[in-house]
Amino acid sequence: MSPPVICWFQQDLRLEDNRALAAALASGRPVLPLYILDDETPGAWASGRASRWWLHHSLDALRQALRARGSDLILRRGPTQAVLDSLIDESGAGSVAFSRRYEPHARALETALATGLTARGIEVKRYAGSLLIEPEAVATKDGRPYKVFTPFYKACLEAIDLGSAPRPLPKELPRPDALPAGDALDDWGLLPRTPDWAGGLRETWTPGEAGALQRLESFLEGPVAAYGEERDRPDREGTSRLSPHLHFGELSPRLCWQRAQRALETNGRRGDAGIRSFLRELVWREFSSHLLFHWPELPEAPFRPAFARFPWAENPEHLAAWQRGLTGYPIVDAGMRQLWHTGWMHNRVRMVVASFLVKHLLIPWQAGEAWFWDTLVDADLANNAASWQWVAGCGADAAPYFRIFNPVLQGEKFDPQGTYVRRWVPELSGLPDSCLHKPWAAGEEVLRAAGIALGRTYPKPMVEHAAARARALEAFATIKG
DNA sequence: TTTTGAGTTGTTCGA
DNA sequence: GTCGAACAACTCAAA
Repeated sequence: MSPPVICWFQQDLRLEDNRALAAALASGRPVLPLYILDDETPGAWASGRASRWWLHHSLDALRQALRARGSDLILRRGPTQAVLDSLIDESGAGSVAFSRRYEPHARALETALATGLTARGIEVKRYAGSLLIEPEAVATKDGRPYKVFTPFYKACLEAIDLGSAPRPLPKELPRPDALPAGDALDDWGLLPRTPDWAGGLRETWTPGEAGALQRLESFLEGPVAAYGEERDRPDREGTSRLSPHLHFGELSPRLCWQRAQRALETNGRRGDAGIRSFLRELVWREFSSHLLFHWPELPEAPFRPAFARFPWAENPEHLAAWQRGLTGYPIVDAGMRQLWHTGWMHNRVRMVVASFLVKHLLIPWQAGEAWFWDTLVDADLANNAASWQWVAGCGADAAPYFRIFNPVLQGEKFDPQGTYVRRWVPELSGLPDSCLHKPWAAGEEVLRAAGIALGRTYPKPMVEHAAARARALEAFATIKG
């Protein structure tokens, strides 16, 4: 029998539009689908707890999809290099195919693997699959990577080449008579046990390729038409909620782009603007990876060097209040609690809570980045780092330093009936709309009627907005010039 | 090399 | 209540 091909899955947990898998199949040899849980190779940002919950279910879904096609997913744990070496020894595999990644540690690992495997005569095939545009494929006229979104976006529109439509998968995937054994998924301990805090995640999400495709279809059939405005409303279901699916590669951005383009063609003019803003958001995802690829220190160090001397104020108590949703600002607290409960936060609210942490509290953006990394099901090194730096003002094409979100105005503007706050901060639900976003401004009578004792049933604001704003502007002034 | 126009998402103040 | 301007330069990308 001809030597098998290892199809090594990483952040491409799908069967559709997976070039690495397609190439493995096209070789005509038996395919060994493999996933490696590597908590040992140093230098990686180890997955957060919410990500591990998602990973468990996504792997389960992928395994079932493979079984439905007569194959299976081999699960192995350990340092990637060692795991691949031993599987090759056991199976006599002659080739490894995988989708490339763009994080610094993953790139270093890929390079080392390619060297080692090639040296022992194993063919290594690396494919694109997580981005629309490879980071090397667009550059300024000077040949440098982009630092500003709009020109990057225009260049992407020019450069995106979707290629030919992927071939449909065969009903049966070729496999050796006996697939090498692997671990039991349940033994990996990816799910929280004591306590099991994942109830809200289970209610909210369907990890896996089928769930991802369903989410894309229902989004394109409805909400996308009004996406331009509705995407800013945390009280509505106006966003795609595709971020975790895209992060884990349950859905290829190419398929997303194609389906959205198709909707653009078939809808006539209805919803055009909405679809275009959605496409633009997909390019923001590309931009983050572009930045991380060319500036590997993005997750740790400010993109704009002047920020290295910014006078941050470390304060564990303030950080804890922010993490728990006990800042005394309803829109901030609602967001932090939505995050804790569902592993996700609406994008508008992410900006508000991030601005609050960095500008009102002067806590380093890296602390917020770390919290999001642990709690978000869509935690993505590139998006997380680029976005935190953007809010903090030290990123590429960042928000100007004097743009300090007013949490009351943001709440009143984007959650005008208070639906979002009432859902996530139920102890405030009895307040009238007029003071829901600023309970401290309610009269004693109103507070009593709503069953609220400020400082006891809900905190007083931990900082006063105007004073915090002034302090932030002063801090930013110190690093000018 | 120099110049020029432009740059995701806001807030506050004063008329 | 509404509107326009100020906020502060700075850096990027392209000509």
